[in-house]
Amino acid sequence: MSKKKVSLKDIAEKAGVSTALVSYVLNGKEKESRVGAEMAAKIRQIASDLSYKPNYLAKSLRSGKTQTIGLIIADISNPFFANIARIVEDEAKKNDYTVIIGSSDEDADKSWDLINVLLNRQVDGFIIVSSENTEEQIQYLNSRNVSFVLLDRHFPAIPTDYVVLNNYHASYIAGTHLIEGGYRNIGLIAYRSQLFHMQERIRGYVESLRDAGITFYPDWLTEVDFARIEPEIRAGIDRMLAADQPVDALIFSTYRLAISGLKYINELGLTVPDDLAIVSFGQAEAFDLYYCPITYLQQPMEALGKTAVELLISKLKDPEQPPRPVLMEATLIARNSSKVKAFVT
Amino acid sequence: MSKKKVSLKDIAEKAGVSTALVSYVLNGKEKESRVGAEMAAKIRQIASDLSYKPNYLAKSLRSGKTQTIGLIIADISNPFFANIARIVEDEAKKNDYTVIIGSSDEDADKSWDLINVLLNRQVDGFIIVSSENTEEQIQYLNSRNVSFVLLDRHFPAIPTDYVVLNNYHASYIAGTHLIEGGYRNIGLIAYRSQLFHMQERIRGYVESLRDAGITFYPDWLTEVDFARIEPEIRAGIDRMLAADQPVDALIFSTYRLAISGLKYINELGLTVPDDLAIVSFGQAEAFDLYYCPITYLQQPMEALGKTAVELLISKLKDPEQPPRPVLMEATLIARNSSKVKAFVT
DNA sequence: AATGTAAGCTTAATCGTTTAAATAGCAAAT
DNA sequence: ATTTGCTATTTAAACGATTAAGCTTACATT
Repeated sequence: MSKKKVSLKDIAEKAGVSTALVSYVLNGKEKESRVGAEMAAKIRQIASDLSYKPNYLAKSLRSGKTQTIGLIIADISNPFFANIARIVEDEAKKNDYTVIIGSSDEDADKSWDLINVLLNRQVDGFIIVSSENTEEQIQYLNSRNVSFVLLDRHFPAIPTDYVVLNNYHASYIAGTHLIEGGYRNIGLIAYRSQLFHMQERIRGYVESLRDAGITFYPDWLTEVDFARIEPEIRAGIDRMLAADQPVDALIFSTYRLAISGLKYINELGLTVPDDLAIVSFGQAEAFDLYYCPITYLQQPMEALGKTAVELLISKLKDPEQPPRPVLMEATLIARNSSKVKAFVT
Repeated sequence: MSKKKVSLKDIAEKAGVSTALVSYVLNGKEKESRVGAEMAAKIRQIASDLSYKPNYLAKSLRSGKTQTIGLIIADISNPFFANIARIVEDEAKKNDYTVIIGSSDEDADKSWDLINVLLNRQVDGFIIVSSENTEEQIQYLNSRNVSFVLLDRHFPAIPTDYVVLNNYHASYIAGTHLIEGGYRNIGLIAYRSQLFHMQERIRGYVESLRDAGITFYPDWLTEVDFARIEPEIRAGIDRMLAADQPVDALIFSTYRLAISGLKYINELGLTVPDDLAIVSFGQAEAFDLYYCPITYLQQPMEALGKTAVELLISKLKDPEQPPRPVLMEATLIARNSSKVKAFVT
């Protein structure tokens, strides 16, 4: 690739000393290793003349540390994860870590693959947005004493470090907000998933209804398969609207679902919020640009990403410390899509 | 990190042979190296029993190849780049390469940093979305014989491999499309940048006007600073609307600019396309969801990303081959935001 | 019996670092 | 004259792999 790589040896030869000395100097260990002042200066000079760049492979092989974090997310082309990835990247760089990102597509097999590839590449630790049915992967990492932090999702049965949203509460807030706006028949569109965060989003919604004394009709809940979003959302919305108690408001439990759902609602010629009020998880430019700005649950993205990196780095420094779980709160940003219901008089 | 790493040595000891033999077998070189059949089987068995995973650091140090590509983009949290990143990731994985992504924020210094960090980590090559004033970085890579492919943007003065859009033509198509729709006073919002792709977008627009016999008024062109998008777009749109020849149509030269611009157009209470027709580069969910779906220039994302990876890998195999430039065409997706002008009768 | 040769393994160098331990040189103390 | 104590530097092993070259056998050929 490059014409000639400059190594410690080249510097050592030019200075007429051993590579050890060069290593000491360039690592700022001249004091501890009692390197002569003028020799240190000479070495430094030569290093800069040759514009020496240390080979991280060799460093890492020797030290057992690569200063690399593996970040496993569902899909980098999803704005939510792209946002998180950027924050993680920046925070990692501040701490002299490099990030390798892998997209699992919510698929347990792909997730295994990624973990193995990254382990072979000797990443120091992981930040993982877990997919369904990946508990054994987490257990495996635990059993091998690999450091990792779960992000956005976690498994309540497995004690780990994690940084996630208080999904129950966020969903509860969304439901309550709509109820206070005068909506009574509120639907939820979620993923069909055993993942805890999704279950919590459903639970929060259901309990918000119950606490308001509203009977929950099963028709109001649509669970959509990851792989068949479009058709299942259409079917779900059709069903919700045709129910005995047709919905007058809809909560989308993720940004992707909201985008798909809104497209269909447009097609149907429904007006937001008069025909259907909307609240969604996640934030997106599309929400701002929609003819009726969408009310959404704002997640503390910066804090989520930063905290994940912090926890991981702290774990890498001291792998024996007990797992630290972190729960963060969402903020409801109220817009016109959920404005107080205009009753027909 | 892990309890105990399994190395070639461990397998060798367990099998009572040298590490060389193990290496030969596990790399499928048993034939060339005349390894005994039963011994090969035994070694393979032990390797799988211990679930041996090769250490890529050691491999790479020895071979001088890391099977790693550095991808430098402006910002992973920008959907355009996130999309590209995903395609590059997948295509690279197919070829047993891992990608390390870095965001330069369109900043030459950050770009230098990234290049150095990634070079130190011994990436085999780069795919780069160049920022302004980074010609010297490209020259540097060339002078060091580092393999790379430029993506989305290139420097016409420097012969390199690159994969970019035919920006001139795309912009020309956009202008022509509006003109054919009956719009005469067409504005363009672009970045204030010397980057060739941006200059080409401006040139295509200007020439589409000229070829249609329309006089171009400088007030119709707004160039916006990367760092001050919001205020400059607002000022620009104000100026365009207040010009002697107020614009009746607007071309946005990137997705980001379109999002910002549309927000302001909403604020102003203007109606698309009656008050202002719109065509934008890039694609986005927001464009579909807008009350009046936005006409856009669709870029061949898959082809762009895939080709970049292909060119790079081919270059890595044979670094001596001459640079291959690739130009791709955009497709105009016509929607309501640019529908044939309704003349007031 | 001497020689050739092929099969089956081992040895050892190498990639570029780090770092504990050894050594050399010299001055001061015994 | 020997020991002690410094300072300044070297030696060499180690990290985990790859691979050219060398070494034993056993067996076939002359």
